[in-house]
Amino acid sequence: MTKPRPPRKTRPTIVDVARRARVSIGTASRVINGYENVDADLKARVNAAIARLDYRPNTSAQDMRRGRTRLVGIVIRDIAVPQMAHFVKSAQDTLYSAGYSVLNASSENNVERELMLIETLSQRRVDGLITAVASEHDARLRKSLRSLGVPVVLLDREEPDSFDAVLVDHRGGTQRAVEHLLDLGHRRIALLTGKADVRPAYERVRGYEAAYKARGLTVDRSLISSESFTEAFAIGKTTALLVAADPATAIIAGGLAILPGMLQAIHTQQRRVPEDVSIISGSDSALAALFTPPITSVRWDYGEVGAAAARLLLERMQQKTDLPPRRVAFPTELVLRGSSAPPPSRRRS
Amino acid sequence: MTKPRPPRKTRPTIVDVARRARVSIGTASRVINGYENVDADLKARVNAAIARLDYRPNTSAQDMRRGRTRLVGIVIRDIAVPQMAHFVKSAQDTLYSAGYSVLNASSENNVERELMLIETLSQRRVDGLITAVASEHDARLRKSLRSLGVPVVLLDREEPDSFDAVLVDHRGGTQRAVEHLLDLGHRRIALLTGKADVRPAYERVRGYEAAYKARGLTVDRSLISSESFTEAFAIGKTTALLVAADPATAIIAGGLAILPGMLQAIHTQQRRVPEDVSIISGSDSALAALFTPPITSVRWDYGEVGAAAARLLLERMQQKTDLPPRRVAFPTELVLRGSSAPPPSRRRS
DNA sequence: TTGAAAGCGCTAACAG
DNA sequence: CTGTTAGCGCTTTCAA
Repeated sequence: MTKPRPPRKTRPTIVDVARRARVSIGTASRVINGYENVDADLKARVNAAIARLDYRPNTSAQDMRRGRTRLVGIVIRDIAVPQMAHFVKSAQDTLYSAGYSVLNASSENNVERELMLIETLSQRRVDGLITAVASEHDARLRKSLRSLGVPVVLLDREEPDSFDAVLVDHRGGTQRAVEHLLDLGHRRIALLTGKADVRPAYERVRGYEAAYKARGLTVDRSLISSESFTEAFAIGKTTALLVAADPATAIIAGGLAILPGMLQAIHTQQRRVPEDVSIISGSDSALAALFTPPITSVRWDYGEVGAAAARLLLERMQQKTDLPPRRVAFPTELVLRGSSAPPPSRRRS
Repeated sequence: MTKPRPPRKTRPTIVDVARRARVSIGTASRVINGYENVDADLKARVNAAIARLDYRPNTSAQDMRRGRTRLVGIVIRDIAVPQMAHFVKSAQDTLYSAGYSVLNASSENNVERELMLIETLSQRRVDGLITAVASEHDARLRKSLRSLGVPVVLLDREEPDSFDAVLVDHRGGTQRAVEHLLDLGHRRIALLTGKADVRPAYERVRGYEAAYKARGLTVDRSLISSESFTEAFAIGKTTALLVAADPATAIIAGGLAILPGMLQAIHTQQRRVPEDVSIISGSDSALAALFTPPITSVRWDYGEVGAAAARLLLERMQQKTDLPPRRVAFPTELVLRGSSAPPPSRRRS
């Protein structure tokens, strides 16, 4: 015989609050938004009503009225890559602190998919976007970003049209890595990285070439594989490099997912690091640091990069300054660890 | 002398589309939403207008009218933990395919912060939430989730009140791990895991105890540290265990961030795995698989768990069935690798 | 099949 | 200081 109280189907609105507090909705709105010029008594009544009803303003409605959403999109290749997750987390925290919520999605390095994601974000009227576009050269992508009509910050991408960007010095890092290997006596140094339509890939290639030039040596382009950032590619290519007639004596993992694939292939082929082959990772990670032997790596601070991207975006969103695009560069450092040593030939001598 | 065309301040609305197509906004709306009963000519005109204006429906407005947002929140401890990122990615993909967007945030295992995040999600009127609550016993958290008024799916958490949940069999996995170590001859097996207010922690403790019981041995509770999931804790505790008068001969890493910390401490203390100390990880990862030696681990499929959580949520959101809460359980398997071996004492004998 | 019009929940003038 | 009201952009009756 319990009296079935009618289930609250819809959540309370500002009208409910106003009615309960016996004030106009205007007054209720003022209290909700913390205006000062409200009579103490009325304010108290409104607050009581809010508490009683467990009222929460409907952001969609506020957004519509105010013409902004305080929503930011983050679109990257794959959030499951630890370093990416790091970046996202840091950017997210910064944005949350500023009152923004974050919508994120993985583009899988697929232009079509990324276009769809941007389309969705566009419909959701995000106030800004942080993205590592899948390709720097895709006209549709560029147009899509432009037509968003909101600030965009690129992660490690160059754009002729120029949005703001945060850029990591992969070139310098790779150059130092290669010079280090050359100095150890390596002459067959392979570089595995992604397709050249994206900055981290082509910058690593440039760094590689710069190192050879700096040492007065000529590059053997056949040792550079600028093809893909996937683990599968890393496994296949590494295997090929190891079993070749003239095997590579050192390999550089030029991408986040390259290292795991490379290590797996080396393990399968039963090669020892660094006795049989030296290794340098183009990005640091827990895996690189804790592996046995620890892996010499190009390092930078993902968290800082994420926070910087978020700050750039916040500044654009807040002051609608039509300043020229800004780019924040992040240096890299080569952390020497046990995975890089003289090549086998040198050892014998 | 360029004629300064007035910059398009606001994006085109359905009114612009209707006007340009010379139809009513009702008709425009019907075309946009793919209704069949629209004259072919009008439909063509509307579509032309849409293309011309680069129109995209404003989701906020649609949401408000329809009373739903197609927004889902995902709140977990820390998206930067690789396994968590995996989970999120998989859940995200499933939700996107169903037309939902995902808002995610890291709670840092902090109840206050999580309450704030839920508050934000509540204001944004998410249609559902997936979360690994920071504590199962916190009344405010429970109330907060309940008052959201939308379906909630818990990740590896039990709730008396009962939401839907996806649950990993940490207990069974840990039990098998401990039995494996006992069978190898270990008698000083330490378990490092989080505080007992969260399922993965207390289930691991139960699994540990079950193993001892199964082997007819009594548990030394001083070897169980159910305190924290942080890396810092792992480093400190592992160090203590290694330098103790009666050191542990095996340690189980009962948490995602525990393993990295543990390995670091072992490295610092210059112990060898498994010669000086055996190790088992309570969750598999690239680090565990590629470490030298590879680390014996409790394994399950994060991707499947994420997809399952998303599916549970989708079902609840779509059919508003008042079915009893469902729980989807995921088995774990113990992957034997090189980090677990007989204890030093046994070796000498 | 189409158009007109009433809101969804909220903010921001504008009067008073 | 407070109440009234006109929309924000869209969907969905309700008539025609």
